[in-house]
Amino acid sequence: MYHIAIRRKEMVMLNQSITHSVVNTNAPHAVPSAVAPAANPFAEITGHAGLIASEFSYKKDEEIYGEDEPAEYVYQVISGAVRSYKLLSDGRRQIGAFHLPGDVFGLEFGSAHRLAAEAIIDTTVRLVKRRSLEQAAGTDVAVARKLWTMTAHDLRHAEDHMLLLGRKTAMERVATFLLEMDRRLAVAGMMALPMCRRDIGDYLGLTLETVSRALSQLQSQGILGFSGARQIVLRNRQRLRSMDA
Amino acid sequence: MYHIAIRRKEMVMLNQSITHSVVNTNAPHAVPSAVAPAANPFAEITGHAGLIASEFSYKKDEEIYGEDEPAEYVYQVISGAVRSYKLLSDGRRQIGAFHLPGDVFGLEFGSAHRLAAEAIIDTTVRLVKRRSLEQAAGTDVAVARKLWTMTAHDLRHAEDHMLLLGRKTAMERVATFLLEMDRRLAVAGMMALPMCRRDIGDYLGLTLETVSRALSQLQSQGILGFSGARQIVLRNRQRLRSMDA
DNA sequence: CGTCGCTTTGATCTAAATCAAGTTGAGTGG
DNA sequence: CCACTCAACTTGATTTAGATCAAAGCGACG
Repeated sequence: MYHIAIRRKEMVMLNQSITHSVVNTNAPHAVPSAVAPAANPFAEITGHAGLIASEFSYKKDEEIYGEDEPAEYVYQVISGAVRSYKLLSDGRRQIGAFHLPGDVFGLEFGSAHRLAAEAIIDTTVRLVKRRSLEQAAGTDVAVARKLWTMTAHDLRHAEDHMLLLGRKTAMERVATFLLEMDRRLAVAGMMALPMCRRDIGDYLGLTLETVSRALSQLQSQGILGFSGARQIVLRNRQRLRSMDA
Repeated sequence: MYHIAIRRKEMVMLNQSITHSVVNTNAPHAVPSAVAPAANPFAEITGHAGLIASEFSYKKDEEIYGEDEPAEYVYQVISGAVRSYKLLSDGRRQIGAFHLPGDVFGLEFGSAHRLAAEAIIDTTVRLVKRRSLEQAAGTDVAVARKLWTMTAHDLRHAEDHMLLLGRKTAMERVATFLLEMDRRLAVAGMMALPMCRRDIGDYLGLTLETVSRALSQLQSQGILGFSGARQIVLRNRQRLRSMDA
């Protein structure tokens, strides 16, 4: 399983090296470095330590790295969306987090990735070598602190998500999800979900049918509206919050 | 809710300051500092930074700190056991972790505790001021790295636990729990669980009845034996591992 | 404009929750 | 030292939230 995953990844990387060009930081893209440092962890780190960042693109559903694969890089989403997940041997999947533009993912303390990562849609990432980050952290306390910050942020999310997965009802989970996505990707009061119903279900510990039914019910209650299955506008955040347990 | 929690804690602390003595590190107690530094995070940190550590004791079911309470201290279990948990407004509880002798808990990146903590049984902890740790991390990269390590360790556990809560069956959850406790607290092939069935249920996202039924079934299959409800001996770890999904 | 993957909706099933007694055993007081 | 008590635990009966199975819609794309 482990070795197969590695081999598959190497082939993918090879293929990509041919079909995509690797370019320097600050290409004309989303999340420009003009953004305040506090909001852009990579800029903050590279600014401090002068690290080299590259860009890379993945097609929809393409694996970025596998579970237990050596963690060679740390990534930041420039555009697109990524899912991080674990699998059981029979294929059951738990998505631990969705990564949206600006988010850093793939940062590990140990030598291997604890979750696999895949592009949900066509996605471009910025990446830096883990080793160079570690090195910078060894001399620069600000970098070391930033690494801790990022891991602590992931831990906070995981702690909230354990409560959701262990104790919330289906409707409460969906309400929590909608409020999270609203906060993270709403533009002009509307959100364009990059992920399908199955991804949402695997994030919330539900089936895709249960997610669909909950969304339909919220629509019939006038709490949200659709323009196409993945374009959602929240019409009553307050009522949604009251359903979030 | 927030203010009530704080006030309650202050009263508890006050009460304890009177009834328990606060002493220096290296009192004649469990987890001696003779242990290798790598296995004793506190010794490692205090050794580097010369921090002051104190001891403190809590009675069974006593609150150590509340959710959202300012995180003034970081703790290490000397003896006893602690549960960290979140509550929903209607009382549903998700235990995120059990802390056993040697474990560090209560370390936060932000200013407040994300989970509450209670002693499961009479418990003694070692504690250091968070502020002094932060200060040490600001000048000593080794301390900064250690803080990151500890948070990363908690994150790894939370990631594994999300998979359990989102996707494992009741029997798989109980099998995972038994193997975790076997690894962490088995002595002479036997484990003495400090927590009740309800705690186990709230850790695994199950009811206490479901936990009890799973344990009974494992006993009837000869995979484990009881001497009293909380003394368990695993008779067939291999079969248990095969049930862990 | 046809196709195929995604989504919705309906019918049925089931794992685990809930409700409900008993049973056990650790700790207490006589 | 024994018996009493009460919380913890086990076990059984029933219910139910969500899963599973099944079949239409729909909508984006070639």
